Amino acid sequence: MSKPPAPKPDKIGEHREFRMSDLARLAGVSKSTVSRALADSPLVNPETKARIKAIADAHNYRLNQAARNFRLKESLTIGVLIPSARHADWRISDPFFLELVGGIADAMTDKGHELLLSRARAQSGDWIRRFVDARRTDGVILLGQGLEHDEINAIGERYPRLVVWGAPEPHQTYTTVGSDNEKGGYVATRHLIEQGRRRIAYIGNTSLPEANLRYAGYRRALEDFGIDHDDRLLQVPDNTFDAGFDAARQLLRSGVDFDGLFAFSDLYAIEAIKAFREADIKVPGDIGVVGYDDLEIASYYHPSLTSIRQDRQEGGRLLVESLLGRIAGEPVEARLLPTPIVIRESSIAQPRL
Amino acid sequence: MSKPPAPKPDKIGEHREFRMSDLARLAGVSKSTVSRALADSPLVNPETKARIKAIADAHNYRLNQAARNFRLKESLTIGVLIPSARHADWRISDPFFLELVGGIADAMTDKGHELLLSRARAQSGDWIRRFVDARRTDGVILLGQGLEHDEINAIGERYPRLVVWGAPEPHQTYTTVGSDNEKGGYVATRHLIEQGRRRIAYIGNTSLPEANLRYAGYRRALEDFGIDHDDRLLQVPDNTFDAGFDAARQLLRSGVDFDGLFAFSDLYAIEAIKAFREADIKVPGDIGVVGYDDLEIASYYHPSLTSIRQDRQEGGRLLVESLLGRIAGEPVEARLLPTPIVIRESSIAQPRL
DNA sequence: TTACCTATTGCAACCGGTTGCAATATACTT
DNA sequence: AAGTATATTGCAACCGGTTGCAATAGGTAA
Repeated sequence: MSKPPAPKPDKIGEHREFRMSDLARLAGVSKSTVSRALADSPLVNPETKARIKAIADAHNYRLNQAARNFRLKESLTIGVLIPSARHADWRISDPFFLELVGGIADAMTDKGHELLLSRARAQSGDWIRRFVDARRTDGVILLGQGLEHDEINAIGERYPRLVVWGAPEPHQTYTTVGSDNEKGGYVATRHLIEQGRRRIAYIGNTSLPEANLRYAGYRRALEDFGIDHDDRLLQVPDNTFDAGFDAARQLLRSGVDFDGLFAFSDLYAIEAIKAFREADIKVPGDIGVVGYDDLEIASYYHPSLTSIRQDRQEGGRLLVESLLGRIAGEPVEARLLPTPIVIRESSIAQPRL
Repeated sequence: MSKPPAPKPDKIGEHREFRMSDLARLAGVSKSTVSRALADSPLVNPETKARIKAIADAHNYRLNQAARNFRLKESLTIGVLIPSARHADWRISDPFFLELVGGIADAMTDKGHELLLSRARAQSGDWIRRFVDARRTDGVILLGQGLEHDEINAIGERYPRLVVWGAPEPHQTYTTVGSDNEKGGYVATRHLIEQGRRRIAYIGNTSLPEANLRYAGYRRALEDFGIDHDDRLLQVPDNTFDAGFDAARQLLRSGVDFDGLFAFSDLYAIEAIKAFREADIKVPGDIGVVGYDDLEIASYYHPSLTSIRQDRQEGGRLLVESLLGRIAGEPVEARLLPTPIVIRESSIAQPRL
């Protein structure tokens, strides 16, 4: 007969676990009954149930989640993957994602799930695949479509428990949740136009779906107001540490004239404003700036930053709900946040005198 | 004879799992040998091992973590608890904690652990206790000592796998990691003094250990430079949404004269500066401000914010290492970050003319 | 040749819950 | 009173790995 794996001395004196079978013995019933009682099964006599629960409480019993998860093939845990947005892998991603994680965490708590957070060191589909295959979570929320849509699509094909924060894509095999980027871009640009700006630059990586949609909205607004588009006003930031800062400097260096800037994110906007300041360009005096995300911290920024709000609480809620829906068998969707587009009033981007 | 729980149709067509026993059958060996081979046990013949691994690869086998965790009573997962710093429970905590989570995540990845994130809705020891008792994680990192030290101490007493970000406390039963708050407070204050400030206010909740130590450093600096202390210059923020903002306004309203401000955190500093701006007080012209944390985003803030750096990468690394150490049986410690105190050069707090 | 040692592999128990089905007791029907 | 339906409870298999010990094969020493 084999012995248990090890006496488990557990160097830092941990008390012996109080198991369900102990509880059953104390209550004078079988494990089955205890299990059912704790799960509030209607099968067990109300009095028995109450007695068992009382004893469980008295002995501070907690069921062993690992055992439950194993048996039920369910972890009540959802993985959240944050790609490292920039090449410098030690650096925190855009604060927006961190704030979104907060929203997801709250939504998850409401649904009785835990949140397993994973950050990529190197961006790659392999990372996602590996995570998915480990089956430690009931599903995965991926924050951002940074990498190839095709790659995510391939994963979504064989692993349906995947929801992505981002923009709709043709033939997507995964559900997306995100703001209405095209409309957001439109509203942002229109705002600048209404403030009297006519030469409006855009900073954003148009090869990313979200940035591209915002750019499309930007183009549409220009068109609607009969403003000619100038290719030189599009600045695609490279993937460096100071991407927004560098992009703004390049715009300035290029010599192209502009009096407005729509930035892909508040982070870019804030970095760009720093570049403008260093070049002695006044914001909003010389250049009106509109960002995207409405970061918490941005509300304290000066000059206060006009922005397109992406509601993190609502976004988190929708991500979690969509994922649980997918797990329950609902079809793939492309969801847009109900009312994500709001322009905060601010002193920025006032019409020039 | 009982049947397996359910045919498990799994609404969204999931492929049948490929188990270790399948792999064993394919390789013509027993489960034991496969298990040992995959774990690189020296017990198995190198050729057998190689063959098994090849077959595992070919079939894309991943072992069932839930089963492993259950058997080994080990989850390779560490819980990170973020108390909601402010009363408004839907609101994200201080960005510093989120950035610290990033550092922890990186350190954890290096150590082969996953990160289970949990946010408090309501702050209470019960929340921590419940989390700890669920035994879903191998240990817990608590970010912040917000609640009573005694309460955490009681938990640390019976659950040693606990490490806390914060300040040393007398008779602590848990390991702490944090910056050298006293020294940080000293250096921050000295910096203001060296810039010619003499009436320096402090915003911070001195009933919290960290804030209190920074205050102690502040007092020591004043003393060292022979500056009289004035109780009215200490402003304890209440626990509201705009705590730093409100605190600064109260300072202004109180009519007490001051030309410098040392804020407990960059967040407070930024909020305070907003209050100053609204009152038409120039920073750094009229009031020099120094914050704490050196938030990423603060480096783009204008006027750029002098701050005491708390290294998030190093902090995360130390937290994770300390926790793994505790799990391995090392004693309780109070660790300070090796070189956390740096003052960023900035244009703020220049001596007044 | 026989005893003994080493290298490698397999057997089967075990981790702690959950649940299908059988068993028993009680209540209700005719 | 016999038969049937209902309410409770227990039995035992099962989830998919890990590991102590037994078993076997091949090699070496005496």
